[in-house]
Amino acid sequence: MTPVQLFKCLADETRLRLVLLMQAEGELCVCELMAALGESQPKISRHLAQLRNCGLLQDTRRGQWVYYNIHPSLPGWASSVIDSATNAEAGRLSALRSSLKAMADRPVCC
Amino acid sequence: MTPVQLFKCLADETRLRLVLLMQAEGELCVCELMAALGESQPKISRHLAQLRNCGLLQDTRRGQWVYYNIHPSLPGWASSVIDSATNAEAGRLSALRSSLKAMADRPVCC
DNA sequence: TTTACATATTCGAATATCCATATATAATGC
DNA sequence: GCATTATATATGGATATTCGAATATGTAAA
Repeated sequence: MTPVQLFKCLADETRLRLVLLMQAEGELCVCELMAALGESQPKISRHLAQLRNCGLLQDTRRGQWVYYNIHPSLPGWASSVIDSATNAEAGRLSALRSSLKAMADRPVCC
Repeated sequence: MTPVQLFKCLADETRLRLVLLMQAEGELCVCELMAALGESQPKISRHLAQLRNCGLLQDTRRGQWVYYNIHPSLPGWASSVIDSATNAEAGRLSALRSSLKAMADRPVCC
């Protein structure tokens, strides 16, 4: 993962919000991410696939749900970049977390 | 300047190299940046204009030369992002600095 | 095995990005 | 003024990105 690759990943509102939310909340499934961001399923899924292909995310299937989280072996400089964005987006991030909390019927799985 | 705007700026090899080199060396003029990166004048100039329009760079004309540097009032989170990229690109950055040092007839101005 | 739910992928259109080439502007020196 | 050097911008083509809509896959439960 090069810096340019990471910056391309984060240079899109949807992908940045996905990454910041997972950084704050830990692993989340696709339907939780859809609810928190208020975006369509194909849109979320497409961006998640892109982030996974770059090595930024890890995915795990549990039953019918697929959980994504920040890849645990991300290099330190990449984590620092995400942390800096978290600081800059503190307000919008807490709004995302509220939307997630407000989601009805969050899957409780495994 | 939002995080997505910054990441778009840094999501291109040429622009990232420009920013890292100026972060390391302080202000540089267009011809120095051309020599260090080995890229054409219009290409360098176009990317510099883009970085200036985003608020990432500041420019000053001194005689026939235009000097660019990292904008002094860049928010802290943005500087941190650039620092993280500097850490990740240490090798390529020092190569850039060598090319700059090897440039003949660097303008000594004002 | 049929149905329902969760997620992934394909397709085509709209838009954005990047480049090389050519040309324009701006400052300096004669 | 005219020539030279430094920098900026306009144009058009190639490629990449993003999206919505439609469809495919995968899992579980009836």
